Amino acid sequence: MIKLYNTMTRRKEIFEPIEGNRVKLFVCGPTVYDYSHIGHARTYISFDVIVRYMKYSGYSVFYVQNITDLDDKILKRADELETSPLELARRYEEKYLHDMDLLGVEHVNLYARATEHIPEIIRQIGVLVDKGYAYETDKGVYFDESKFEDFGKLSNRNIEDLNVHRIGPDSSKRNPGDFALWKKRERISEEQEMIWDSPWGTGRPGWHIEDTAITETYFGPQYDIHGGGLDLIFPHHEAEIAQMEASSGKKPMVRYWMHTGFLNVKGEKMSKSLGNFITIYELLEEYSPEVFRFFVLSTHYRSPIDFSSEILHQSSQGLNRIYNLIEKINCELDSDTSISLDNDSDYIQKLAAVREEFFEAMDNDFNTPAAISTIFDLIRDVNRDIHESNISKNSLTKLKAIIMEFGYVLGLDFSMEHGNEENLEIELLDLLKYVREKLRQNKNWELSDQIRDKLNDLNISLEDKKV
RNA sequence: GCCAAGGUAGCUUAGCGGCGAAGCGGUGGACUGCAGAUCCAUUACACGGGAGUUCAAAUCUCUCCCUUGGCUCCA
Repeated sequence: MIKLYNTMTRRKEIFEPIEGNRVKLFVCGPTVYDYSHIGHARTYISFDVIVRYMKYSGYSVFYVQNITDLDDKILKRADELETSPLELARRYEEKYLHDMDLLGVEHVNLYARATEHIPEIIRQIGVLVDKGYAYETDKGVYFDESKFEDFGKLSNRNIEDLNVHRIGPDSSKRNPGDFALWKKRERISEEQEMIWDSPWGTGRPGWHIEDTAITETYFGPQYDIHGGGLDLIFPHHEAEIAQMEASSGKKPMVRYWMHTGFLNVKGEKMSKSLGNFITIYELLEEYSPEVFRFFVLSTHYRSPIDFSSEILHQSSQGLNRIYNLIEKINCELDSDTSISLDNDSDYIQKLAAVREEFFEAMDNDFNTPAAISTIFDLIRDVNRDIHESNISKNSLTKLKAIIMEFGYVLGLDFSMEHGNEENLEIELLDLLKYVREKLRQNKNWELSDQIRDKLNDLNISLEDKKV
Protein backbone atom coordinates (compact mmCIF):
# COMPACT_ATOMS: atom_id res chain seq x y z
CA MET A 1 0.00 0.00 0.00
CA ILE A 2 1.67 3.16 -1.19
CA LYS A 3 1.21 6.42 0.65
CA LEU A 4 2.21 9.61 -1.07
CA TYR A 5 2.30 13.25 -0.19
CA ASN A 6 -0.26 15.30 -2.05
CA THR A 7 0.68 18.94 -2.50
CA MET A 8 -3.00 19.82 -2.85
CA THR A 9 -3.93 18.59 0.64
CA ARG A 10 -0.45 19.00 2.14
CA ARG A 11 -0.79 15.54 3.61
CA LYS A 12 0.25 12.00 2.96
CA GLU A 13 -2.57 10.01 1.44
CA ILE A 14 -3.13 6.39 0.56
CA PHE A 15 -2.61 6.05 -3.15
CA GLU A 16 -5.60 4.71 -5.06
CA PRO A 17 -5.72 4.99 -8.83
CA ILE A 18 -9.00 5.92 -10.49
CA GLU A 19 -9.07 2.69 -12.44
CA GLY A 20 -7.84 -0.54 -10.86
CA ASN A 21 -4.09 -0.85 -10.97
CA ARG A 22 -3.68 1.51 -13.90
CA VAL A 23 -1.83 4.73 -13.12
CA LYS A 24 -1.93 7.73 -15.38
CA LEU A 25 1.05 9.91 -14.58
CA PHE A 26 2.07 13.16 -16.16
CA VAL A 27 5.32 14.94 -15.33
CA CYS A 28 6.20 18.31 -16.76
CA GLY A 29 9.04 17.85 -19.17
CA PRO A 30 11.75 20.26 -20.22
CA THR A 31 11.69 23.29 -22.43
CA VAL A 32 14.22 22.27 -25.01
CA TYR A 33 16.25 25.42 -25.63
CA ASP A 34 19.49 24.53 -23.85
CA TYR A 35 21.36 21.68 -22.19
CA SER A 36 19.52 20.06 -19.29
CA HIS A 37 21.02 20.78 -15.89
CA ILE A 38 21.43 18.81 -12.71
CA GLY A 39 18.18 20.23 -11.32
CA HIS A 40 16.31 18.53 -14.15
CA ALA A 41 18.32 15.42 -13.41
CA ARG A 42 17.18 15.47 -9.79
CA THR A 43 13.53 15.72 -10.72
CA TYR A 44 13.58 13.09 -13.43
CA ILE A 45 15.65 10.64 -11.39
CA SER A 46 13.14 11.05 -8.56
CA PHE A 47 10.20 10.27 -10.80
CA ASP A 48 12.15 7.46 -12.43
CA VAL A 49 12.42 5.75 -9.06
CA ILE A 50 8.80 6.55 -8.19
CA VAL A 51 7.67 4.90 -11.42
CA ARG A 52 10.03 1.97 -11.04
CA TYR A 53 8.63 1.33 -7.60
CA MET A 54 5.01 1.67 -8.71
CA LYS A 55 5.58 -0.81 -11.50
CA TYR A 56 7.40 -3.07 -9.10
CA SER A 57 4.43 -2.89 -6.78
CA GLY A 58 2.16 -4.18 -9.50
CA TYR A 59 0.80 -1.00 -11.01
CA SER A 60 0.64 -0.52 -14.72
CA VAL A 61 1.94 2.97 -15.24
CA PHE A 62 1.21 5.11 -18.26
CA TYR A 63 3.84 7.81 -17.91
CA VAL A 64 3.62 10.84 -20.17
CA GLN A 65 5.93 13.80 -20.40
CA ASN A 66 5.52 16.88 -22.52
CA ILE A 67 8.34 18.37 -24.51
CA THR A 68 7.94 22.13 -24.68
CA ASP A 69 9.28 22.92 -28.10
CA LEU A 70 7.50 26.16 -29.01
CA ASP A 71 8.44 28.56 -26.27
CA ASP A 72 9.65 32.16 -26.54
CA LYS A 73 13.02 31.13 -25.15
CA ILE A 74 13.47 28.76 -28.05
CA LEU A 75 12.73 31.49 -30.57
CA LYS A 76 15.16 33.82 -28.83
CA ARG A 77 17.91 31.24 -28.67
CA ALA A 78 17.40 30.18 -32.26
CA ASP A 79 17.66 33.80 -33.26
CA GLU A 80 20.92 34.17 -31.36
CA LEU A 81 22.38 31.06 -32.88
CA GLU A 82 20.93 31.87 -36.31
CA THR A 83 19.27 28.52 -36.63
CA SER A 84 15.71 27.38 -37.11
CA PRO A 85 13.70 27.15 -33.88
CA LEU A 86 12.42 23.70 -34.68
CA GLU A 87 15.88 22.42 -35.44
CA LEU A 88 17.15 23.88 -32.19
CA ALA A 89 14.31 22.28 -30.26
CA ARG A 90 14.94 18.88 -31.83
CA ARG A 91 18.63 19.10 -31.11
CA TYR A 92 18.14 19.84 -27.42
CA GLU A 93 15.37 17.29 -27.14
CA GLU A 94 17.81 14.71 -28.41
CA LYS A 95 20.41 15.86 -25.91
CA TYR A 96 17.85 15.68 -23.12
CA LEU A 97 16.94 12.10 -23.99
CA HIS A 98 20.59 11.20 -24.27
CA ASP A 99 21.31 12.71 -20.85
CA MET A 100 18.46 10.68 -19.38
CA ASP A 101 19.94 7.53 -20.91
CA LEU A 102 23.30 8.30 -19.37
CA LEU A 103 21.67 8.85 -15.99
CA GLY A 104 19.86 5.52 -16.22
CA VAL A 105 16.47 7.23 -16.35
CA GLU A 106 14.08 4.95 -18.19
CA HIS A 107 12.17 6.43 -21.09
CA VAL A 108 8.61 7.41 -20.33
CA ASN A 109 5.82 5.80 -22.32
CA LEU A 110 5.12 8.87 -24.37
CA TYR A 111 7.00 12.08 -24.98
CA ALA A 112 4.44 14.53 -26.28
CA ARG A 113 5.70 17.52 -28.22
CA ALA A 114 3.69 20.70 -27.92
CA THR A 115 4.07 21.42 -31.63
CA GLU A 116 2.39 18.13 -32.45
CA HIS A 117 -0.71 18.95 -30.42
CA ILE A 118 -1.74 22.29 -31.89
CA PRO A 119 -5.23 21.13 -32.96
CA GLU A 120 -5.91 19.79 -29.46
CA ILE A 121 -4.68 23.04 -27.94
CA ILE A 122 -6.89 25.13 -30.23
CA ARG A 123 -9.86 22.92 -29.47
CA GLN A 124 -9.40 23.35 -25.72
CA ILE A 125 -9.03 27.11 -26.01
CA GLY A 126 -12.21 27.10 -28.09
CA VAL A 127 -14.10 25.33 -25.33
CA LEU A 128 -12.86 27.84 -22.78
CA VAL A 129 -13.93 30.74 -24.98
CA ASP A 130 -17.35 29.17 -25.60
CA LYS A 131 -17.92 28.59 -21.90
CA GLY A 132 -17.00 32.17 -21.10
CA TYR A 133 -13.79 31.40 -19.20
CA ALA A 134 -11.63 33.01 -21.84
CA TYR A 135 -11.83 36.19 -23.84
CA GLU A 136 -10.12 37.61 -26.85
CA THR A 137 -8.22 40.91 -27.04
CA ASP A 138 -6.14 42.31 -29.84
CA LYS A 139 -3.09 40.66 -28.26
CA GLY A 140 -4.43 37.20 -27.76
CA VAL A 141 -6.83 34.96 -25.91
CA TYR A 142 -6.70 35.08 -22.12
CA PHE A 143 -8.05 32.97 -19.31
CA ASP A 144 -10.31 35.04 -17.09
CA GLU A 145 -9.04 34.29 -13.63
CA SER A 146 -12.05 35.85 -11.93
CA LYS A 147 -14.39 33.29 -13.51
CA PHE A 148 -12.63 30.40 -11.85
CA GLU A 149 -13.25 30.60 -8.15
CA ASP A 150 -10.81 27.83 -7.21
CA PHE A 151 -7.87 29.72 -8.62
CA GLY A 152 -4.95 29.51 -6.21
CA LYS A 153 -6.09 26.38 -4.38
CA LEU A 154 -2.90 24.45 -5.05
CA SER A 155 -0.46 27.18 -4.04
CA ASN A 156 -2.70 28.42 -1.25
CA ARG A 157 -3.05 31.93 -2.58
CA ASN A 158 -5.99 34.13 -3.24
CA ILE A 159 -6.57 36.35 -6.18
CA GLU A 160 -6.39 39.58 -4.17
CA ASP A 161 -2.84 38.77 -3.04
CA LEU A 162 -1.84 38.01 -6.54
CA ASN A 163 -3.13 41.27 -7.86
CA VAL A 164 -1.62 43.56 -5.24
CA HIS A 165 2.04 43.19 -6.07
CA ARG A 166 1.81 43.19 -9.76
CA ILE A 167 3.75 45.90 -11.44
CA GLY A 168 2.48 47.48 -14.60
CA PRO A 169 -0.16 44.95 -15.56
CA ASP A 170 -1.23 44.76 -19.14
CA SER A 171 -4.25 47.07 -19.26
CA SER A 172 -5.88 45.16 -22.07
CA LYS A 173 -6.51 42.21 -19.74
CA ARG A 174 -9.57 42.04 -17.55
CA ASN A 175 -7.63 40.97 -14.47
CA PRO A 176 -3.94 41.47 -13.88
CA GLY A 177 -3.43 37.75 -13.35
CA ASP A 178 -5.14 36.56 -16.51
CA PHE A 179 -2.76 34.38 -18.47
CA ALA A 180 -2.38 33.84 -22.19
CA LEU A 181 -3.91 30.83 -23.88
CA TRP A 182 -3.13 32.07 -27.35
CA LYS A 183 -0.61 34.76 -28.27
CA LYS A 184 -1.42 36.58 -31.48
CA ARG A 185 1.56 36.96 -33.75
CA GLU A 186 1.63 38.11 -37.31
CA ARG A 187 2.86 35.74 -39.92
CA ILE A 188 5.90 37.36 -41.49
CA SER A 189 6.75 34.83 -44.12
CA GLU A 190 5.46 31.60 -45.59
CA GLU A 191 8.30 29.45 -44.30
CA GLN A 192 8.12 30.89 -40.78
CA GLU A 193 8.12 28.26 -38.05
CA MET A 194 6.24 28.25 -34.77
CA ILE A 195 3.23 30.08 -36.04
CA TRP A 196 -0.17 28.55 -36.59
CA ASP A 197 -3.60 29.52 -37.81
CA SER A 198 -6.42 29.63 -35.31
CA PRO A 199 -9.94 30.99 -35.01
CA TRP A 200 -8.30 33.99 -33.31
CA GLY A 201 -5.80 34.62 -36.03
CA THR A 202 -2.23 33.48 -36.47
CA GLY A 203 -0.07 33.02 -33.42
CA ARG A 204 1.01 30.38 -30.97
CA PRO A 205 -0.17 28.81 -27.73
CA GLY A 206 0.56 30.21 -24.29
CA TRP A 207 2.77 28.28 -21.94
CA HIS A 208 0.25 26.41 -19.81
CA ILE A 209 -2.23 25.14 -22.36
CA GLU A 210 -0.04 22.48 -23.95
CA ASP A 211 0.00 20.32 -20.85
CA THR A 212 -3.74 20.20 -20.39
CA ALA A 213 -4.31 19.66 -24.10
CA ILE A 214 -1.88 16.76 -24.00
CA THR A 215 -3.23 15.18 -20.83
CA GLU A 216 -6.80 15.49 -22.04
CA THR A 217 -5.83 13.78 -25.27
CA TYR A 218 -4.18 10.77 -23.64
CA PHE A 219 -5.75 10.60 -20.20
CA GLY A 220 -9.07 12.39 -20.49
CA PRO A 221 -10.10 15.27 -18.23
CA GLN A 222 -9.23 13.45 -15.02
CA TYR A 223 -6.19 11.38 -14.12
CA ASP A 224 -4.10 10.15 -11.23
CA ILE A 225 -0.84 11.98 -10.69
CA HIS A 226 0.70 15.15 -11.94
CA GLY A 227 4.30 15.81 -11.04
CA GLY A 228 7.00 18.37 -11.52
CA GLY A 229 9.45 20.64 -9.79
CA LEU A 230 8.36 22.66 -6.81
CA ASP A 231 8.74 25.85 -8.80
CA LEU A 232 5.94 24.86 -11.14
CA ILE A 233 3.22 24.95 -8.49
CA PHE A 234 2.65 28.58 -9.20
CA PRO A 235 1.68 29.71 -11.70
CA HIS A 236 1.99 26.79 -14.07
CA HIS A 237 0.03 24.13 -12.23
CA GLU A 238 -2.60 26.57 -11.00
CA ALA A 239 -3.16 27.56 -14.59
CA GLU A 240 -3.45 23.95 -15.64
CA ILE A 241 -6.10 23.28 -13.02
CA ALA A 242 -8.03 26.35 -14.11
CA GLN A 243 -7.90 25.42 -17.78
CA MET A 244 -8.80 21.79 -17.41
CA GLU A 245 -11.43 22.00 -14.70
CA ALA A 246 -13.07 24.99 -16.35
CA SER A 247 -13.18 23.40 -19.77
CA SER A 248 -14.34 19.95 -18.66
CA GLY A 249 -16.44 21.02 -15.69
CA LYS A 250 -15.00 18.00 -13.85
CA LYS A 251 -13.06 18.23 -10.60
CA PRO A 252 -10.45 17.41 -9.72
CA MET A 253 -8.33 17.37 -12.83
CA VAL A 254 -5.81 15.28 -10.97
CA ARG A 255 -5.98 13.30 -7.76
CA TYR A 256 -2.44 13.64 -6.50
CA TRP A 257 0.06 16.42 -7.02
CA MET A 258 3.67 15.50 -6.47
CA HIS A 259 6.47 18.03 -6.42
CA THR A 260 10.20 17.52 -6.17
CA GLY A 261 12.36 19.79 -4.04
CA PHE A 262 14.99 22.07 -5.44
CA LEU A 263 18.60 21.27 -6.04
CA ASN A 264 20.89 24.05 -4.89
CA VAL A 265 24.58 24.40 -5.50
CA LYS A 266 26.57 25.14 -2.36
CA GLY A 267 23.50 26.59 -0.71
CA GLU A 268 22.59 28.85 -3.58
CA LYS A 269 20.03 28.55 -6.28
CA MET A 270 21.50 27.47 -9.56
CA SER A 271 21.40 30.29 -12.04
CA LYS A 272 23.31 31.39 -15.06
CA SER A 273 24.04 34.81 -13.60
CA LEU A 274 25.69 33.32 -10.50
CA GLY A 275 27.82 31.13 -12.71
CA ASN A 276 26.95 28.00 -10.76
CA PHE A 277 24.81 26.46 -13.46
CA ILE A 278 25.84 22.83 -13.94
CA THR A 279 24.67 20.85 -16.93
CA ILE A 280 24.24 17.10 -16.86
CA TYR A 281 26.99 16.87 -19.44
CA GLU A 282 29.40 18.70 -17.12
CA LEU A 283 28.29 16.64 -14.15
CA LEU A 284 29.08 13.38 -15.87
CA GLU A 285 32.54 14.53 -16.82
CA GLU A 286 33.37 14.45 -13.13
CA TYR A 287 31.04 11.98 -11.47
CA SER A 288 29.58 8.67 -12.45
CA PRO A 289 25.82 8.49 -13.01
CA GLU A 290 25.58 5.98 -10.17
CA VAL A 291 27.19 8.33 -7.67
CA PHE A 292 24.89 11.15 -8.68
CA ARG A 293 21.83 8.94 -8.51
CA PHE A 294 22.88 7.66 -5.12
CA PHE A 295 23.39 11.26 -4.00
CA VAL A 296 19.91 12.21 -5.22
CA LEU A 297 18.27 9.22 -3.57
CA SER A 298 20.05 9.84 -0.27
CA THR A 299 17.67 12.74 0.26
CA HIS A 300 13.92 12.47 0.14
CA TYR A 301 12.51 13.67 -3.17
CA ARG A 302 10.57 16.54 -1.60
CA SER A 303 13.47 17.91 0.43
CA PRO A 304 15.87 20.49 -0.85
CA ILE A 305 19.22 19.03 -1.79
CA ASP A 306 22.57 20.73 -1.84
CA PHE A 307 25.15 19.90 -4.46
CA SER A 308 28.84 20.20 -3.65
CA SER A 309 31.94 18.17 -4.36
CA GLU A 310 32.31 17.33 -0.65
CA ILE A 311 28.83 15.85 -0.48
CA LEU A 312 29.27 13.99 -3.74
CA HIS A 313 32.41 12.50 -2.27
CA GLN A 314 30.44 11.33 0.76
CA SER A 315 27.90 9.71 -1.55
CA SER A 316 30.65 8.07 -3.51
CA GLN A 317 32.15 6.59 -0.34
CA GLY A 318 28.77 5.35 0.81
CA LEU A 319 28.11 3.71 -2.53
CA ASN A 320 31.53 2.07 -2.38
CA ARG A 321 30.51 0.39 0.82
CA ILE A 322 27.74 -1.36 -1.09
CA TYR A 323 30.02 -2.22 -4.00
CA ASN A 324 32.63 -3.62 -1.63
CA LEU A 325 30.14 -5.99 -0.13
CA ILE A 326 29.02 -7.24 -3.55
CA GLU A 327 32.61 -7.81 -4.52
CA LYS A 328 33.22 -9.65 -1.31
CA ILE A 329 30.15 -11.80 -1.85
CA ASN A 330 31.30 -12.64 -5.37
CA CYS A 331 34.67 -13.55 -3.99
CA GLU A 332 33.21 -15.78 -1.32
CA LEU A 333 30.96 -17.50 -3.83
CA ASP A 334 33.91 -18.15 -6.14
CA SER A 335 36.12 -19.53 -3.45
CA ASP A 336 36.46 -23.24 -2.90
CA THR A 337 36.10 -23.17 0.82
CA SER A 338 32.55 -24.10 1.26
CA ILE A 339 31.07 -23.08 4.51
CA SER A 340 28.12 -25.15 5.29
CA LEU A 341 26.13 -23.92 8.18
CA ASP A 342 22.69 -24.71 9.27
CA ASN A 343 21.72 -21.13 10.00
CA ASP A 344 20.21 -20.70 6.54
CA SER A 345 16.73 -20.49 7.93
CA ASP A 346 17.82 -17.64 10.19
CA TYR A 347 19.08 -15.85 7.14
CA ILE A 348 15.95 -16.41 5.18
CA GLN A 349 14.02 -14.83 8.01
CA LYS A 350 16.44 -11.97 8.33
CA LEU A 351 16.36 -11.21 4.62
CA ALA A 352 12.59 -11.34 4.56
CA ALA A 353 12.53 -8.84 7.41
CA VAL A 354 14.96 -6.50 5.67
CA ARG A 355 12.99 -6.75 2.47
CA GLU A 356 9.84 -5.83 4.28
CA GLU A 357 11.56 -2.86 5.90
CA PHE A 358 12.89 -1.66 2.56
CA PHE A 359 9.49 -1.81 0.91
CA GLU A 360 7.82 -0.20 3.89
CA ALA A 361 10.15 2.74 3.47
CA MET A 362 9.36 2.94 -0.23
CA ASP A 363 5.64 2.63 0.45
CA ASN A 364 5.94 5.60 2.75
CA ASP A 365 6.02 8.33 0.12
CA PHE A 366 9.02 6.81 -1.64
CA ASN A 367 11.35 7.33 1.28
CA THR A 368 14.55 6.36 -0.49
CA PRO A 369 16.91 7.56 2.29
CA ALA A 370 15.18 5.27 4.76
CA ALA A 371 15.23 2.44 2.23
CA ILE A 372 18.95 2.92 1.64
CA SER A 373 19.49 2.97 5.36
CA THR A 374 18.02 -0.54 5.58
CA ILE A 375 20.58 -1.66 3.00
CA PHE A 376 23.37 -0.36 5.19
CA ASP A 377 21.96 -2.08 8.23
CA LEU A 378 22.02 -5.32 6.30
CA ILE A 379 25.53 -4.70 5.05
CA ARG A 380 26.85 -4.21 8.55
CA ASP A 381 25.37 -7.51 9.71
CA VAL A 382 26.55 -9.42 6.68
CA ASN A 383 30.07 -8.06 6.87
CA ARG A 384 30.24 -9.25 10.41
CA ASP A 385 29.01 -12.70 9.48
CA ILE A 386 31.43 -12.97 6.60
CA HIS A 387 34.21 -11.80 8.86
CA GLU A 388 33.28 -14.51 11.34
CA SER A 389 32.73 -17.10 8.59
CA ASN A 390 29.22 -17.41 9.83
CA ILE A 391 27.28 -17.42 6.58
CA SER A 392 26.70 -20.12 3.99
CA LYS A 393 27.00 -19.83 0.25
CA ASN A 394 23.34 -20.47 -0.03
CA SER A 395 22.60 -17.48 2.18
CA LEU A 396 25.10 -15.36 0.30
CA THR A 397 23.39 -16.17 -2.97
CA LYS A 398 20.04 -15.14 -1.58
CA LEU A 399 21.58 -12.04 -0.07
CA LYS A 400 23.07 -11.01 -3.37
CA ALA A 401 19.74 -11.47 -5.09
CA ILE A 402 18.00 -9.23 -2.61
CA ILE A 403 20.56 -6.46 -2.97
CA MET A 404 20.21 -6.69 -6.75
CA GLU A 405 16.48 -6.38 -6.28
CA PHE A 406 16.90 -3.22 -4.22
CA GLY A 407 19.29 -1.92 -6.83
CA TYR A 408 16.78 -2.54 -9.55
CA VAL A 409 14.10 -0.54 -7.76
CA LEU A 410 16.51 2.33 -7.13
CA GLY A 411 17.92 2.14 -10.64
CA LEU A 412 21.40 1.35 -9.39
CA ASP A 413 23.39 -1.44 -10.96
CA PHE A 414 24.99 -3.44 -8.18
CA SER A 415 25.93 -6.37 -10.38
CA MET A 416 29.59 -5.31 -10.60
CA GLU A 417 29.75 -7.05 -13.94
CA HIS A 418 31.10 -4.46 -16.26
CA GLY A 419 33.23 -6.87 -18.29
CA ASN A 420 33.57 -4.69 -21.35
CA GLU A 421 37.34 -4.48 -21.29
CA GLU A 422 39.31 -5.68 -24.25
CA ASN A 423 40.61 -9.21 -23.96
CA LEU A 424 44.16 -8.06 -24.48
CA GLU A 425 43.82 -5.65 -21.58
CA ILE A 426 42.62 -8.38 -19.29
CA GLU A 427 45.42 -10.68 -20.32
CA LEU A 428 48.04 -8.00 -19.83
CA LEU A 429 46.56 -7.21 -16.45
CA ASP A 430 46.66 -10.86 -15.48
CA LEU A 431 50.28 -11.00 -16.52
CA LEU A 432 51.05 -7.96 -14.40
CA LYS A 433 49.26 -9.48 -11.45
CA TYR A 434 51.19 -12.70 -11.88
CA VAL A 435 54.55 -10.92 -11.99
CA ARG A 436 53.65 -8.85 -8.95
CA GLU A 437 52.58 -11.93 -7.06
CA LYS A 438 55.99 -13.47 -7.74
CA LEU A 439 57.66 -10.32 -6.51
CA ARG A 440 55.63 -10.45 -3.35
CA GLN A 441 56.55 -14.05 -2.78
CA ASN A 442 60.18 -12.93 -2.95
CA LYS A 443 59.31 -10.17 -0.52
CA ASN A 444 60.21 -7.54 -3.05
CA TRP A 445 57.78 -5.14 -1.47
CA GLU A 446 59.22 -2.01 -3.00
CA LEU A 447 58.62 -3.00 -6.59
CA SER A 448 55.28 -4.70 -5.96
CA ASP A 449 54.01 -1.60 -4.17
CA GLN A 450 55.17 0.54 -7.04
CA ILE A 451 53.17 -1.55 -9.46
CA ARG A 452 50.12 -1.23 -7.26
CA ASP A 453 50.56 2.55 -6.96
CA LYS A 454 51.02 3.00 -10.69
CA LEU A 455 47.94 0.93 -11.43
CA ASN A 456 46.06 3.02 -8.93
CA ASP A 457 47.09 6.13 -10.85
CA LEU A 458 45.44 4.51 -13.87
CA ASN A 459 42.27 4.05 -11.82
CA ILE A 460 42.82 0.34 -11.44
CA SER A 461 42.70 -0.62 -7.82
CA LEU A 462 44.43 -3.77 -6.70
CA GLU A 463 43.68 -5.12 -3.29
CA ASP A 464 45.56 -8.03 -1.82
CA LYS A 465 43.72 -10.68 0.02
CA LYS A 466 44.92 -12.84 2.80
CA VAL A 467 46.35 -16.01 1.30
C1' G B 1 4.29 42.21 2.41
C1' C B 2 2.06 37.32 1.00
C1' C B 3 2.93 31.98 0.22
C1' A B 4 6.07 27.77 0.87
C1' A B 5 10.16 24.58 2.55
C1' G B 6 13.79 23.94 6.22
C1' G B 7 16.97 24.40 11.18
C1' U B 8 18.59 16.52 14.18
C1' A B 9 26.49 14.72 16.22
C1' G B 10 32.19 17.71 12.51
C1' C B 11 29.40 16.85 7.43
C1' U B 12 24.97 14.67 4.59
C1' U B 13 20.32 12.79 5.76
C1' A B 14 15.96 9.46 8.04
C1' G B 15 12.57 9.62 12.03
C1' C B 16 7.33 13.38 12.91
C1' G B 17 3.66 11.19 20.19
C1' G B 18 6.67 6.20 23.64
C1' C B 19 14.97 3.27 24.20
C1' G B 20 17.21 9.48 19.26
C1' A B 21 19.00 6.18 13.78
C1' A B 22 21.96 5.46 8.86
C1' G B 23 26.03 6.98 5.84
C1' C B 24 30.45 9.96 5.47
C1' G B 25 34.24 11.39 8.91
C1' G B 26 37.64 11.44 13.77
C1' U B 27 40.40 8.35 17.46
C1' G B 28 42.34 3.53 19.34
C1' G B 29 42.86 -1.66 18.32
C1' A B 30 42.55 -6.49 15.26
C1' C B 31 43.84 -8.51 10.41
C1' U B 32 47.83 -7.28 6.51
C1' G B 33 55.02 -7.11 4.72
C1' C B 34 52.58 -2.21 3.78
C1' A B 35 48.09 -0.28 1.75
C1' G B 36 42.94 -1.25 0.81
C1' A B 37 38.59 -3.71 2.39
C1' U B 38 36.44 -5.66 6.76
C1' C B 39 35.73 -6.39 12.05
C1' C B 40 35.87 -4.64 17.30
C1' A B 41 35.88 -0.51 20.47
C1' U B 42 35.43 4.55 20.84
C1' U B 43 34.36 9.68 19.97
C1' A B 44 30.62 12.31 19.51
C1' C B 45 26.82 19.08 23.79
C1' A B 46 22.80 16.17 17.86
C1' C B 47 16.75 17.42 17.83
C1' G B 48 17.40 26.52 16.65
C1' G B 49 15.34 29.47 21.46
C1' G B 50 11.08 29.95 24.72
C1' A B 51 6.18 28.74 26.41
C1' G B 52 2.04 25.33 26.23
C1' U B 53 -0.86 20.46 25.50
C1' U B 54 0.25 15.32 27.29
C1' C B 55 1.54 10.14 31.91
C1' A B 56 5.07 10.93 27.76
C1' A B 57 7.23 15.95 22.71
C1' A B 58 12.74 15.89 17.97
C1' U B 59 7.60 14.69 16.79
C1' C B 60 1.35 18.28 18.36
C1' U B 61 -0.04 23.87 19.44
C1' C B 62 1.59 28.94 20.01
C1' U B 63 5.51 32.38 19.78
C1' C B 64 10.28 34.19 18.64
C1' C B 65 15.06 33.69 16.01
C1' C B 66 17.75 32.10 11.67
C1' U B 67 18.32 29.94 6.45
C1' U B 68 16.42 29.07 1.62
C1' G B 69 12.91 29.32 -2.26
C1' G B 70 8.46 31.30 -4.93
C1' C B 71 5.26 35.74 -5.92
C1' U B 72 3.61 35.16 -13.73
C1' C B 73 11.46 32.75 -17.27
C1' C B 74 11.98 28.19 -14.09
C1' A B 75 12.66 20.78 -12.95
